[in-house]
Amino acid sequence: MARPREFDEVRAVDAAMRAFWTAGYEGTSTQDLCEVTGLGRSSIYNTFKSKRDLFGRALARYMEVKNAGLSELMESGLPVRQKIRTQFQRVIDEEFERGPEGGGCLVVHTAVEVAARDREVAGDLARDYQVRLAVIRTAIEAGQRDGDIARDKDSAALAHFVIATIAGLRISARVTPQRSVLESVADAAVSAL
Amino acid sequence: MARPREFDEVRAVDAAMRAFWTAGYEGTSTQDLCEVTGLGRSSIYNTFKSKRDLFGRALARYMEVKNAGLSELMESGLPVRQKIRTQFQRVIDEEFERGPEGGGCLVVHTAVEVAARDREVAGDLARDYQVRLAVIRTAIEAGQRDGDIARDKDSAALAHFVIATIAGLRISARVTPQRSVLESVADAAVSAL
DNA sequence: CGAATTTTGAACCACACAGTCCAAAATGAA
DNA sequence: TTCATTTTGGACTGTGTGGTTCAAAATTCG
Repeated sequence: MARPREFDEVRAVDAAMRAFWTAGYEGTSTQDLCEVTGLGRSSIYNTFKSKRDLFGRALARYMEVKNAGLSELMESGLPVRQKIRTQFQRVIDEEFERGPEGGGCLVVHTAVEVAARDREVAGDLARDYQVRLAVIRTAIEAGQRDGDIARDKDSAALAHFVIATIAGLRISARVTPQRSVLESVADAAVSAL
Repeated sequence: MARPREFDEVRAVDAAMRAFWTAGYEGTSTQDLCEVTGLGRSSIYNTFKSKRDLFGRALARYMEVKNAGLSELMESGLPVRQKIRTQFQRVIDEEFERGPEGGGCLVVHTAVEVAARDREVAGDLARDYQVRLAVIRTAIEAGQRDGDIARDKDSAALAHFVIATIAGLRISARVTPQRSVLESVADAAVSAL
């Protein structure tokens, strides 16, 4: 055998994820990646093929973590409307966690910055969208069976609407940093279910 | 006097606007700007202080044009719900005009790419948001007087909701390029008014 | 220990970037 | 025609980028 790694690959991806999260793909230099991971360039390029490759791993991890949280909520015992309102609230809280520099969503950032020029990333985003759609749609259909949501409504359309609202909240938060405004938007959206 | 300009400053800003529109601030190089405007570097740096300055001009022009269209629609004689549904439709159509590479919105792109690091731009976006808010809110209040929208609803909250929905449509369009999906989202949103 | 193997850090590379400079061309006024 | 003034194109600069190379250090196994 030979010399073992001095670092944990998962932790490195995690650190890279946070960097891309706050600065986007282009906004994060390889130097930045070295600093946040604490690794040297060689270690990074030995472990990951390229910046692009590391970004892919970081994006996948981001989606994994976020969707785990979403699924956990959507499969909870709460009434549907409350599930969805809670998800909206999580988004709002996350956007305001740190200052206007902080928040943001890697998926949204990637959708506007990278997706148009990179088919593979676009495919990843599309697949991730479908995952979120299915999870939310299932919860909505359960709600329809419970009588919380009208049965004649199209569950898929409502799920798309919920996803679009989340994105809308995130963009609005970048421009209008007032919690109360976003909460009123969330309330209005829930009333459309 | 001396040699006159060979180009029209407004046309140059317009060309720059289109470039930033499709590629964003960082994604548009000064070389790109030379090509789309047809000007040399000297002419650009003589007329505008910097890339950043030209971007500011381009962004302002974008807002001006877009808000003119919005105002015209909101001040038309249509019923409110139809005004808003039409605006949603315009956004959807615009996003699908060219391929997934094409569409996009300079304001959204700017909000996620540069607003977090540039206070002045963030201020411009915030001001623009207020303009759109006022225009939409006024239309909603007119609708309330006409009895098209319940009078006990908060017109400002609904206007914020409309703006967030537009942003949500735009982000969704980047990821899920199916017109029918976005149109169902638009319908769902209108039903919340 | 010593050989095989891997990681690591630092120097290095070519390139693209935003921005500057300057001489030549173009123009209008005198 | 000449002079003052401005525009224009192209060469240039310094910096930061993503990525490569390579020798030295570190480790495990025989």
